[in-house]
Amino acid sequence: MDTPRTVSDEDFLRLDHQICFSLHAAARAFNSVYRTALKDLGLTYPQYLVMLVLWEHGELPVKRIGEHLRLDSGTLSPLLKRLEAAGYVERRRSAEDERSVTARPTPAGTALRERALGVPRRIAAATGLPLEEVRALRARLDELTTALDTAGSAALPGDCVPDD
Amino acid sequence: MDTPRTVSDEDFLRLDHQICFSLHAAARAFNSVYRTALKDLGLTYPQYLVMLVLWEHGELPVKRIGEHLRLDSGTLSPLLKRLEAAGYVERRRSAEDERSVTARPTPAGTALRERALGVPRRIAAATGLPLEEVRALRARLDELTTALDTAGSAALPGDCVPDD
DNA sequence: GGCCATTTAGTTGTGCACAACTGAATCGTG
DNA sequence: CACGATTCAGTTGTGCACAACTAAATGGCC
Repeated sequence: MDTPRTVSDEDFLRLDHQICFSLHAAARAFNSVYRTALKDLGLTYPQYLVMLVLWEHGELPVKRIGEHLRLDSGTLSPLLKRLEAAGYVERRRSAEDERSVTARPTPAGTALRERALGVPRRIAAATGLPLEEVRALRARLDELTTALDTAGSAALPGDCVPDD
Repeated sequence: MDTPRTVSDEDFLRLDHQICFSLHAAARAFNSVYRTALKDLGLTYPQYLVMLVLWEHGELPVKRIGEHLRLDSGTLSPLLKRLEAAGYVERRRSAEDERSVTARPTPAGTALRERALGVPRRIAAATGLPLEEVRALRARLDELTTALDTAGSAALPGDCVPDD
């Protein structure tokens, strides 16, 4: 097969350690900063993401929330129950389609939005990066996610190097 | 009302949704690709990271592994037990310091390394990015992690806005 | 030596992520 | 209409991440 350049598997194993780990570590570091920023609101970071979606769309079926966040019911069902127990979200079976359950913010959930307005600014400050760079990084990460998703759904050709 | 220069909290709330979420999604997408790539080896992604560290260093106390991966004993203790149960790792109390427990690959664990050599190449192919870009992205992520870590330990100034 | 703070693994409890499954509702096709 | 396939939420089980804690060993200090 074509070895584009002679990068040994040994080198790859070391490099790999750095790439994947960097992403892993960055995600956890972000999570940690959000944890402290959201503690006052009584939200975890994934719960905050769900609230962002609901604040924007008002009322959504679980399925739609999952599409926005790329999460399935196995993750969302218990999460939404906790948000309901906290009084921030209402759930009910849809009348038109009894299979579907819709979630929407309660008045308390809507009020929470006001207190959440300051959070993004604090996070942005914590990154120490100008907005432009953050935006560029986001674009790069989205490309990466798309590539990984398609590669994953394409059953991982394995030794097919991406020039085809 | 608001000019492009003064970014409103509303805008931030939307932008934030994209930035933090992009990182979150990218990390999960990576995790998913690793999951399939590592299934044959019987390793999860975090277990693979631990094995990478042990392959490189031979024998390490739990504490040192945690420093390499930024993980604490609450995460590593059960993970190492599972690696031990799988036969890839040996653990034993240090003779010099009875508090410390060291872990090292068993012969089976060392042999596993050969089968793991192909993994990074498959992951790199799945990203669809040239090595240079991956390297640049890694550097950017490491900067970000460092910034987030220091901001976190500095108790989050909160209202210290970068500028605008 | 005796005492106390620190270090180190480990445990417990909570929450997220995901695979695999269940069960009910719905849809499509004959 | 009937019936099989599909869709949807939920449950179960496994594993990771992390906070808060325990328990044992160590080291410093008087």
